Amino acid sequence: MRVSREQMGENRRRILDAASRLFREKGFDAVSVAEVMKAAGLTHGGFYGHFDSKDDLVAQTLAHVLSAGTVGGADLRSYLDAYLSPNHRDNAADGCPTAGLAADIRHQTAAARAAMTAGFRSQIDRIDEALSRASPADRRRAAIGTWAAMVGAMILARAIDDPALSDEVLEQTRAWIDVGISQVSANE
Amino acid sequence: MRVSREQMGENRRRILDAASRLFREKGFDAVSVAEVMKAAGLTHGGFYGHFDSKDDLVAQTLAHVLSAGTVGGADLRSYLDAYLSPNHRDNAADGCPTAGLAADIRHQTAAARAAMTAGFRSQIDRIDEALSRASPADRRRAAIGTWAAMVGAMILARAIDDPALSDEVLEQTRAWIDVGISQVSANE
DNA sequence: CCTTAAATATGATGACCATCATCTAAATGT
DNA sequence: ACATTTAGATGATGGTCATCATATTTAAGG
Repeated sequence: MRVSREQMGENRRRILDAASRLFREKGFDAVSVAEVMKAAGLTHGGFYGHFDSKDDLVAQTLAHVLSAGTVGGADLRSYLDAYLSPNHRDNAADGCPTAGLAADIRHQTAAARAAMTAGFRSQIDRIDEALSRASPADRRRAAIGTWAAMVGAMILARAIDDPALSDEVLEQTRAWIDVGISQVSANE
Repeated sequence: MRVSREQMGENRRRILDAASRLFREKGFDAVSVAEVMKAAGLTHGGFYGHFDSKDDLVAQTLAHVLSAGTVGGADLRSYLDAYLSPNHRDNAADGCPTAGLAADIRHQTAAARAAMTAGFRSQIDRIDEALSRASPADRRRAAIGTWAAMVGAMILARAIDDPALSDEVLEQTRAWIDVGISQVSANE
């Protein structure tokens, strides 16, 4: 059945949102096109009216989800608390796409890798801005190191099969990042 | 055709080694049982004489590859240099199994998660020992934070589609870790 | 209204994969 | 030598998936 032009645009957004959640939760390969379309409330055959292929969906979903900024204001500390939290660890579908999908990107198309690279750049810039009290060279080093530790800790915490140890990874990494940031921001 | 008992043990080791390399290179799902057996020089049908299922292979491969220690002596600095290097980034098949597979573990069986948890514990202990000059509480925090940053940086460097930026992630993370370790080890 | 083109539904196709039943032949113990 | 055991080879099966051709429905334009 035909559908209005706005309806089609909304259907497209619903597909991207559903794909974004499913990919973060289960990974790119483990999610079928039919599953995405069902979650969007459509049937699988109509998919190819919106996207060229599943690879195209992957790339467009990444661009869509990575364009949404995550570091709110300049309050890096509270962002860190929310990021390295058990709640974030246990809700990958709603969580950071980098933590959920970065490792998978290596096996995806060039367009997907390009989208991830762009998302990485803006994330580093956002953390860099939040470190306003440090010198420029320190800021970039701290921004990259901090982001690497955040993503790594979340991936490890999700892989570990012991709640206490997993919690400890989150807490200790947060404390470790605090030490580094405090040192870099000492010259206020 | 039948094969001697030692030959069978070696075949089993060859399967595990081949699986270990292939899994690190392409991820668990993207590697078929037939592909592993072919890489081991066998045909795919014989696989089920050695393992119960592909899930069993995944768990046993993880236990096999994670039991091999990686931090040589107490020389943490040179381990860091080798780990956060372009060469390691570009050779995932021979590289750290945690960097290559940790993100995938979330979607695997309980046995696989348990193997990864055990590997994580011993890796933290090894880094902890290499930080001999710091106080016990500082050591554990530094070991976990350092390992999270190392794994996160490698995953990000492999996801990024720009060689210069990818190199920078490795270099800046190494410098950032250096700062943290120097501070913790200052009380010598 | 009435036509037409667009958007989605339906179902088919061909490929690939994990798993398993069965077969073959070599190695071990007598 | 011979019987028995067993590692590995071969081929089948059932399920799943991406992709696409065709049918159906209805919004837009006149």
